[in-house]
Amino acid sequence: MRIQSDFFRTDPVSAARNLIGKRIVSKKCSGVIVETEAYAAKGDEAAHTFTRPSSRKFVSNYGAGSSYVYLNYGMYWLANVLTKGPKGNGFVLLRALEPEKGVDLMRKRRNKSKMKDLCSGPGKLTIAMGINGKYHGKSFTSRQSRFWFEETNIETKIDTDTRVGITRSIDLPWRFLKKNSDFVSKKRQVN
DNA sequence: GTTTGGATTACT
DNA sequence: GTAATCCAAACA
Repeated sequence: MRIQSDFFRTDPVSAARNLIGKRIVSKKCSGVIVETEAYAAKGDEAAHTFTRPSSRKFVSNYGAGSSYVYLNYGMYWLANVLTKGPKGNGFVLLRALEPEKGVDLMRKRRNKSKMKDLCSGPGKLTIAMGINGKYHGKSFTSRQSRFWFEETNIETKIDTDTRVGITRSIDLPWRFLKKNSDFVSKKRQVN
């Protein structure tokens, strides 16, 4: 069952938590989402919307379920999903996947062999899945999407943690991890 | 026109 | 520990 844009008509924290255990799929590859982070469009000093007018413009011009892809540290594409809801708008950063389909292609793209090295970080999973800046602004939830999300029957217990790699709003518990997953970016959990 | 600061990764 | 490498935003 494909996930529709209604799924992202909510605040980013709810969407980030709900996306754990779901599947991201392309024509050739798929993986179970085991790590996400939420970034709020208002009141979150770590979000792009806090410092970038272009990001605030993106939020007002695009709909729930749109991709927000940007180049970080001049090297790595990071993929987010835009969420918009009555409790607030924001982004869900995709941080790690457990590879399922297309593992050989992921290995080739990543130039790594171990399953754990393929999608265990936000910059890694975009390389493995083939997501780059050309996908910025495209929809994850329309019929012709190159990348989309699917429901699963996977049992998902979730750990909560503070977000990784930021310098502001560091105490918000907005990092979500599939409990006991070996495929997350960094082991670390407060809960 | 120049400077600054990153939602990271791989390698030593 | 730190080099790699680009860009939006801020400043001059």
